[in-house]
Amino acid sequence: MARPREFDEEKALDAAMQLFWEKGFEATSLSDLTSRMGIQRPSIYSTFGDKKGLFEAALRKYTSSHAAYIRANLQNNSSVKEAFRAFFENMVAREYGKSPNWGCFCINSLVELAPHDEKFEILTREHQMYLSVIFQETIDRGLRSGELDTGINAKGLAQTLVVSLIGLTVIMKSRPERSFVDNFVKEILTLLK
Amino acid sequence: MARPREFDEEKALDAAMQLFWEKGFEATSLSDLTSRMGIQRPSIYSTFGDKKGLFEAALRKYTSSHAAYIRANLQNNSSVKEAFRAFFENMVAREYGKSPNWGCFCINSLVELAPHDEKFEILTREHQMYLSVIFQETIDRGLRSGELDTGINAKGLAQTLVVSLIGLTVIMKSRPERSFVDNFVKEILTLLK
DNA sequence: TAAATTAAATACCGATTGGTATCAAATATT
DNA sequence: AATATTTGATACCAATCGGTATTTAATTTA
Repeated sequence: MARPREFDEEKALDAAMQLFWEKGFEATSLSDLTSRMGIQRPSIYSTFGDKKGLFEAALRKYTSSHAAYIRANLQNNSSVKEAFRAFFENMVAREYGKSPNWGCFCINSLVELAPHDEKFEILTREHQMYLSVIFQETIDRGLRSGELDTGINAKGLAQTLVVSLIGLTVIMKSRPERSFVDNFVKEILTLLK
Repeated sequence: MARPREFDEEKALDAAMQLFWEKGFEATSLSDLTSRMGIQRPSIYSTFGDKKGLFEAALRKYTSSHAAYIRANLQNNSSVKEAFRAFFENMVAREYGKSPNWGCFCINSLVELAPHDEKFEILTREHQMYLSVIFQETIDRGLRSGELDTGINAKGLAQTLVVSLIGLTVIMKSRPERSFVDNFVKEILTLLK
């Protein structure tokens, strides 16, 4: 060891994450990054490799905290139906009307990079799979407690809710009329009945 | 009038559309465009204004043909339930497993540009609204014929199906396991019952 | 205190970016 | 045939791109 770091690596990564989240990979330049991260260009390269390495680190940080947030959110409620209702309605309450609405960093990255870069195809796919596992855990809890009908296919329903969440997240980026999201959430929740 | 065009404007625009569809706005360079369109750089600028003008023309061409395709597809079947079932299943049959899967040009543009450019926020939002009108027409047909239950909220269900289509289109770009899309389509179609 | 090691800052690299000025070729009008 | 007009092709522009070489500053170890 010799001279110690003067910048906080986690704080710098957070700043990069925010910027990539807002602008995507291609539209974000190294100059954007250095000014927002508050560090010099060579510090980025020595710490994160290259631009894509920094992007990957930022996306991994996002997905892990995103998954933890969702899991905690769903465990917050003893009723499973109520937990999903609150989850979707809180998400709409939090995101609807935002201008600009940056959406979900992982979905943005999926759309921009998955067809061109297998690493990000896999990374983003696995996040969706992980979310479906979190959803399935919650549905299984409802099956065990007897709250949900035993005829329900837990895995299938969990996957359905993940795809629904993606649709909801994406359409909100276009700031649609309110009925669009309200109707959707209402219809989707009937699948739990 | 003087010297006539040597290139076919529609063919050139088709080539640009394909390229923007695959790579998005930022990642597509003028050099990419000239080589794929088969015309010189000044021809692009004199015909379409600038890069963003060309992108907009390409996107408008896509959305109008996309909407026409979907409308024709749904009118193809006398049974409304069967029409939606065939529509979603054909889409999966057509798109699942494609590698790379470029998804939907309009959704890609929504995700990349809507938060940064109001013109594209509006353009992409209005396409989703237009799709919901096409879906609603079809649902109304089912209500009139008595095939669908009168308790159905046609507009709400149509909007739900549009958001579902978005979710399905996006997740297929990450090439998920087959059950993901099959379960989703199956669950969504129960909303018509 | 001297040597070794690592970080930070400046300055720079060739390549590519979106966009144009210029000019010759081709057609319509007179 | 002469003129006006628009096309297409070449060459070019400043600005920015992602990425590095080099030097100076700071710290640990010996």
